[in-house]
Amino acid sequence: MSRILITSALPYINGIKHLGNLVGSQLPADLFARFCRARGHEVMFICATDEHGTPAELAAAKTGEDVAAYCERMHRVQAELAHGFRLSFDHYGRSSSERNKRLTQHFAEKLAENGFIEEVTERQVYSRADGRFLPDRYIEGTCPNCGYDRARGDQCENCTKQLDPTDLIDPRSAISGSTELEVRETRHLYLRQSLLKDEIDAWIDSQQDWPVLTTSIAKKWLHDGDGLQDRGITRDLSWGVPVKKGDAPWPGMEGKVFYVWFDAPIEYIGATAEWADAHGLDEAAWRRWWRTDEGAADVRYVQFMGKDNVPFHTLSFPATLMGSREPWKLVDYIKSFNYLNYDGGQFSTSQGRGVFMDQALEILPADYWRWWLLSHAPENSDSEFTWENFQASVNKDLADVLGNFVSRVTKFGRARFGEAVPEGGDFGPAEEALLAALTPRLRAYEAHMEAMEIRKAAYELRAIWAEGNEYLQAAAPWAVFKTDPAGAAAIIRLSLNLIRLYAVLSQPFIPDASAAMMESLNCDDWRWPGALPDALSTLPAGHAFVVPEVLFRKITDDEREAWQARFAGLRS
RNA sequence: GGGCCUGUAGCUCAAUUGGUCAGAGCAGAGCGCUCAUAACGCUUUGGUUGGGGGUUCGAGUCCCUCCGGGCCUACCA
Repeated sequence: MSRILITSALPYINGIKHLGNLVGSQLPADLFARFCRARGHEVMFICATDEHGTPAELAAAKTGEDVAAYCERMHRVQAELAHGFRLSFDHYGRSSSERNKRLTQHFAEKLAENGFIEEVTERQVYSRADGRFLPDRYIEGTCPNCGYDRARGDQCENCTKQLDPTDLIDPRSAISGSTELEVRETRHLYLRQSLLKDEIDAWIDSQQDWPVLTTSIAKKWLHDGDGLQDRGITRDLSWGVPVKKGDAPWPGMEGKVFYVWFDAPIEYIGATAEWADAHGLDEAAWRRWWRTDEGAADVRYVQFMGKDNVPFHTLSFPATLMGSREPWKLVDYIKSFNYLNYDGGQFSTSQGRGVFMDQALEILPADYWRWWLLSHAPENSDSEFTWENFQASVNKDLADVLGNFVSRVTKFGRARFGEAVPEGGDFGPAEEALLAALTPRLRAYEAHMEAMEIRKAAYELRAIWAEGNEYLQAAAPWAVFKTDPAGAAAIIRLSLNLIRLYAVLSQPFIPDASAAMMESLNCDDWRWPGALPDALSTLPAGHAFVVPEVLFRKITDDEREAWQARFAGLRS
């Protein structure tokens, strides 16, 4: 047994996430966490809402709420949806927590003590009408290059030219449209990542078998151009972690907050501390996960995220931890994902294109989504959601292969022997063939799960389900029963045990269906299988069971067409 | 512009990382079964591995080039 720390990239507080966001971090992290727990490891699975920054302030302003109230409300919404998808976080924290404030200020103090903070005076655009400094992309104007009149201050979307906000002709605030803009001087803290470039580079080089996606992005940032650039870690906003040097004021930084990308990853630690607080535990309880001098030396730390998050997790956050010169636990493995597209295009929050987490749960149970998303996870390249594929996969895999197997076994058993595991009979060649086929598949499934090869694991699991149907066909208890009832009893006894095995193995992918299978078997033995003959004799003769409700009803063509139309765009 | 990823049967994806593997699932076709959610099982039809060139005894697997798809490029998070 080992100790495994798992974090999922933090979903931003601004609105409900779509299926692409879900499959890019939280869902695969949950799969891995569930698998590790099932194998008997001690797991700490952490996630949180990322609550600071300009978009949160603007979203709150739009609904007329105070930003703190808005975040609290949206945190609840997201936590509820996470629960709906059965995401098994040990703690779902908030980056606005007191814990995170203190940790963020602590890291800033340590970084400053060690010479990794520099104060820089820069010039930024200030909007008098909005009463705030504007990030580059919140300034719009006419592109000096192509004349496009809605170019953003960081880049023109029309001609893709990189811009500086002061390049724009007739610049205006993208928030209010106001043209009362002026350039003001403001002072900010920079994280001197460049000083840690070689250290980070060596650390990346020392990692084994990271996905190409992860290392190539990190290497690009480390070696491109002048190498790793220093990065501003403060902003002129009111909503965020106040800039302080530990507990002490930071002269010249009054009224400023840390940049969300500085405090968000620190919330991985903060949320673990929040977990301890929520359970009435002491400091040591969370520090043993994060401080290598206090017990975390033997922890394996795995992060899950979409590719857009990779630079921050391979560079900035490690720089923060390393620069503190304190023994904080660094990540051991980064599992990164490409994007999931929606039916020929991208998911779009603004256009309401694609399926969002709340809508998904309205129309189908979580297991349907979990299975499709995980078995089609965008591991090697961007992948695409289509309703045809979704309907076909889910109906075939879940309803026909798995659900129907449970159905045919329990119904036949009940009809011939009553609702108890039947006794008698001997095993023969069909059973030997089943075990011979199942054992290597089980080991392959375990290996793929350990390696976080998600699609491969899903296909192996499906093959394991299919073995049940092949076995039934070969053993044919309905035929055997006519001449040898005891022989048929043995087949059904084994098949009922097979259902239990499937419940255990499938639980990381489809937890609700697994629970339903176990409940119908009147069983609570979730032990992961060792030797199959043992695992398949867990339910003894005489053990009561019931025929469960249909595990997975099929998606009809009418439903598919209706959903296709409903989610094509313009969310109501 | 620069960098990275990707293009394998109608669809979704595999190929121990140059060596009998060009494969699986779905879809299609045929047969079988009747316990079951018109479900299941068996057999089977599909590919000059995007095009072209090269290295090699041998290339989806390496190199060059062309074509297509995607991502990143540091003040959105």
